[in-house]
Formats: sequence, C-alpha cells, structure tokens
Amino acid sequence: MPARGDHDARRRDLSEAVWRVVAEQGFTGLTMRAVAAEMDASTGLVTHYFPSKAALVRHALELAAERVDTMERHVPSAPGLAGLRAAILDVVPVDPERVAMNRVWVSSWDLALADPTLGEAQRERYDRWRARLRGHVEAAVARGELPDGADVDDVAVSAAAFTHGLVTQALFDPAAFPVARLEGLVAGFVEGLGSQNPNPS
Amino acid sequence: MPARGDHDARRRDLSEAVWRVVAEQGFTGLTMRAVAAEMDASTGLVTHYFPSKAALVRHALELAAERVDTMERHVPSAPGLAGLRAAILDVVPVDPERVAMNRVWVSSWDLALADPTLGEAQRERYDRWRARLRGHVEAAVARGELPDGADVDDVAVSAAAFTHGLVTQALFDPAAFPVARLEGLVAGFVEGLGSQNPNPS
DNA sequence: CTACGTACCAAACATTTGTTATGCACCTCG
DNA sequence: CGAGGTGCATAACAAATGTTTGGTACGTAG
Repeated sequence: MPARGDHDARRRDLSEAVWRVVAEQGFTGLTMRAVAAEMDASTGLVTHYFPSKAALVRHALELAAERVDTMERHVPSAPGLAGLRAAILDVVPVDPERVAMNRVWVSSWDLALADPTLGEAQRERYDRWRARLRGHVEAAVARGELPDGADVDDVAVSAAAFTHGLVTQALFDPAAFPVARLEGLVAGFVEGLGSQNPNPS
Repeated sequence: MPARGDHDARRRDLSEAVWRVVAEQGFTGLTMRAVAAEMDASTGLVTHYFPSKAALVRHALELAAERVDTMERHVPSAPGLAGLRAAILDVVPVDPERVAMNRVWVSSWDLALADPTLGEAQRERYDRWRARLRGHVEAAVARGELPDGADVDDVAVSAAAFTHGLVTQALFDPAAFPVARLEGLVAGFVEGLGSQNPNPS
C-alpha cells in the first residue's frame, strides 16, 4: 500500500534543514518557508512531514537532545576528575558541530522561558545532565580526588554552570576562545575543584 | 513649541510595559500590540515613541543593559575575593527584579546569535563585565588571596561562566535554587578559586 | 484668540507566516 | 493494466504582525 521507500531519507533531509536553519537564524528564524527554502523545496513538503509549527519546534528540540546525547557519550569512560573534564569537553564548542549544537540550545531558551511545557522539558534535561556529571564527581570522591565531605550535588551544579557559561561566552566571541584556551579553562576549573571546602550548610 | 510635559513619564510607562512583556513572553512575544495591551493603549502610542520594531528591540536591550549596570553597582566596593563574591551575587537571581533581568537577558540571546549587530553588542557587554570582574581578581591577587601567578583573565572568564551558567539553571528551576543555596554555591566557587594552580600555558 | 505642533486613537494596509485545499505524478498491489 | 494511496508542488486562505494614515484633542507660542 505505501508508495515510496525513501521516506526515512527525506525525513533525514528535513531534519538537516531544520538544524541548519535554527543554528543560523535561531528559533525566531525557524519558519516553514525557511526550512523549505533551505532544501529547495515547497512548504507543502514541510507540512507533509510536520503537520504544524509546534511539531516543527518539537522536532528541532528532539534533534538537539539527540545530538547532545551522542556527543556526550563520545568519551564513554574515564576515571574520576579526568572523566568530569572529558564530560565537560564533550559539550564545549571545540568544533563546528558543537558550535551549532550550542547555538541551537542557547537559542531555544527564549521559547523555553516563555512556554511552561518547554521550560519543564529544559529543567528535566538539566536534571539528567547534572546527574551524569554527579556520577563523575562521586567517582572522584571515591578516588580521593575530592574531599570526602564535598557536596556532590553542589559540585555537579557548579560544573554544569561553568560549562554552559563558558559556552555562552565562546559563542559570542569565538575568536577569543580557540580550542586550546577552552581546554585550558576547563582543565583549570576541574583542578580547582580538588581543593574546595566541604559545604558548611 | 512642544505640547505636553509628561513626555518622559509616558516614555517611562512604555519602558515598564516593554520590560514586563519581555520578562514574561521573551523576545518572541515582544510585539507592538503586546506592549500596547500591557498598558491598555493603542498601537499608535507605541509607534509614536518607537518608529519601528527594531527600535523597540533596541530599547529593550538598552533597558536590560541599564538595569544590569545599576544592579552591579549595588555593592560599590569590597576588597578582593569578597568583592568578587559580591559582584557575582549582584547578578544572580536572588529577587524578582533580578529574575526578570536575567530572563530578559537570556531570552535576548536567541536574537543576538542570529543578528551580527546584536551579537557584537553582546560580545562588548561581556567584555566590560569580565573587565569589571577582573578588577576584583587583581585585587585578590594583590591581597595574596590568589596565587601570584594566577591568570587574571582566565579567572574572570571562569567567574563570568560560573555566574551565567548558574543563572540559567536557576531560571529553569527556581524551586531548586532558593536564595540560600545560590549564596552557598557562589561562596563555594569563590573559595575554590583561592587554591587554583597558575595556568601552565 | 488664532495657529501650529505634539500626543494619541482608530482603523486601514501590507507583509509575513501558519494552515488548508487541490492537483498531479508515481509507485505498488491486485 | 487499472485502482488507490503516497509524495509533493502550487496556490489559496486565514491569522498575526509591522507599518502607515487620517483625524481629534490639547497645550503653547505668537
């Protein structure tokens, strides 16, 4: 009963076009016609795969979540603080792919702050990311690289904060943040954790 | 020759309305009609003060820059690391005003990443902020609170990164980041700086 | 008091953008 | 080889939004 077999291929083309549009124009520039133009097609093609604008936005966010997942598993296992450093470096914009990913991510916050549903999704993503970072922190405590009384939750929050804050600065001034400097900053941050006092609260 | 004297007052009303709209709806929701509705007026009033949408957006960003300036001067002078901690706490969302300010700020990044002019403006603002933070870092080095070989530029970048990353997480999950926790996290970060190694680069 | 310019409203207008409808080509199945 | 459904273009439609215009009220200058 179905007609063609390259449905999945086309859908992948669509995803690529959506990705490029958002990475370059932000979510403000994400429009049916922009996506269509990006792949030299008609708006009919876009609506054929995404029945509404909301579905398009949802798909863009799913793409972002999916790509960040694959990038974060890039270095699967390293011990303790080295693992934390690797996890941070998996996110930081050290190559064009990661630059695009972070641009999409940061752009999405405009919508996510205004839309409760998207905001909640973002909150959950932060939760999962912090949980993953916390795993590395706990390993570091177990290895004696961090003081035994360290609050692993707080350290995970700090690591996530440092990472995303660095991402933002780098996105707006790529020339000032070449790969070598990013690596040095991340290394410095992780080393600094080793001597942090246990949380007095 | 001019007509009325409450021009400035009305303009202040306009600014207030623009601010509320952006804080609640983001820059995506910043529209002539939304601003007009926010102050129970007509779109004619809005266009009378802002001839175009671009002017409206520019004004919203000027407002954000202005308010962040006044808030950062809130605690004018403290010595060394204590000054750095105060400077960070001046930005973090510890009250409704600062929550609104940060929401506006984060929302603006969607537009700023897509528009080269706005992006450049954001870059310059980061530069100025980092310069101010660097002042505190240099004072801390002079007071012996940081090692003499510390790279003050890198520490300023790290402080800005930690701050904005913490802001973002707090905005999406206010319940998880009450004032006390924010203060504890900031204090922990600043204390951790004291023992960071000099940058080997 | 008249003239004129400012402040503003109300509504029309043009553009952008999301959505829907129509039609055609092609592929698969019977 | 015909029937029906998929994939997609074309284009009309509708809603939202930026922009422009005509008109009114009012205050100040002369």
